[in-house]
Amino acid sequence: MTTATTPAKGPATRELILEHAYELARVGGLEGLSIGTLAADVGMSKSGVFAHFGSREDLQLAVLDAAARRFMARVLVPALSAPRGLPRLRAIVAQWSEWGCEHQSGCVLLTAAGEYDGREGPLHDAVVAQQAGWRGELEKGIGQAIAEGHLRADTDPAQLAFEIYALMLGLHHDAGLFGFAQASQRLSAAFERLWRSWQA
Amino acid sequence: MTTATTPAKGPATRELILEHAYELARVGGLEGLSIGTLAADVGMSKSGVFAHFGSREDLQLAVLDAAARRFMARVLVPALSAPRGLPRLRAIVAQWSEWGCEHQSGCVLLTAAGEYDGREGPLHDAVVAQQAGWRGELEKGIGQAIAEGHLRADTDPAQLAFEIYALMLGLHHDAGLFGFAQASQRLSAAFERLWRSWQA
DNA sequence: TAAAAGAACGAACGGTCGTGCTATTTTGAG
DNA sequence: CTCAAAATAGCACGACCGTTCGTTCTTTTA
Repeated sequence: MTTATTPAKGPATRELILEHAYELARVGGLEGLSIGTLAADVGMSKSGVFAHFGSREDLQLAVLDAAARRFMARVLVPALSAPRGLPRLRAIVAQWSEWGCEHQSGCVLLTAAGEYDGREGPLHDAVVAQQAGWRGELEKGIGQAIAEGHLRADTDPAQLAFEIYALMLGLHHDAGLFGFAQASQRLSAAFERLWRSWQA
Repeated sequence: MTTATTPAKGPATRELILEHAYELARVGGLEGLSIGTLAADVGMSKSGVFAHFGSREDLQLAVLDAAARRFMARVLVPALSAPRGLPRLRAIVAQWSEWGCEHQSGCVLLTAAGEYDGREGPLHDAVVAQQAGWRGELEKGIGQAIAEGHLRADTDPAQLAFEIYALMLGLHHDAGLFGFAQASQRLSAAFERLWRSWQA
């Protein structure tokens, strides 16, 4: 081969590191993520891990990005196969709830929102951008449900998105403290009431 | 006086330290609270601060307890002057929302819930106990509102408490990321809808 | 096959962490 | 004013932090 350009091993181990880092960050948050612990978890030297990211902050940003990509792939993409409008909106919520179940209240994105909402810097900006993006997707889905006539015409997408998001926060909060089963049950009851009160 | 026992200075400075620690924990969380930084903030030596609490963990527990006491004094106590039933419930929510405003999304109790919901140990237990206690107060208020005939008789106190709590989580979340003004507006809109759908 | 590039390692740096010890200062009671 | 006790300071420790650097080993390229 003249210019085969074999896949290169670097990016592969970088991805492996990110996978471990993601799991560690789920428990201890991005702020609790340390390079030494991560290296031990992957089975590499500290410097070997460090070399893949120029700094700890870049590592955290990479983990945040990985988490966001996972979330979108796990929640939004599957829901897109549901017919647009309320069915898709309910699918989003269902997938989102399952995501919460799988993660047993240890969601990197949510934890990060709490960790960086008061400070400033690249991580804060990244978190805000991620959250705003997801909120936008939510509002888009709501808008479609309004257009399809599934929700009342005077529905405020931003308002409903806020309430949906709040319920999911409630799920994560209660699941972490009092157990997932109870929280999940209350979540679905709340959603049924929510849909009914906005339905056309 | 035979046994005057002058107030002693120790507890006073301990309280002073706790006050500073509380402010620091609001920004960086209980996990981000370090004795060195705290000592510098108070204007004491590390060991001087350390002596008031046997360990860092005890310091964190003390801060958590102080936060809980502040919360109760700021939110629950003022609301108790409102007539029992729905008015008192609404007063609780109003005070709680003001508490959120004053703290600009930096609430020690909420941050702690996120920090320790996955782990175990004394701090986890303390957080769970605190959260369960407050949830209980909330349910008690709801129960009274039902008894007074202000809320529908088939209202599930735990369910409504969950939804109220979720909305407050939404407030803190959005206030921290997108600004308090917007979040507060959405919160009150959500509450109006919530009361209406449970009202007798 | 020789040279260049990539990837991981190991050791070390300056700092900060929590936590013990021992002085020293401050305080309040007799 | 005295003196014991309480309160604080000072210092040192081991551990871990993120980061840098030089080296080694493997892989690709010329």
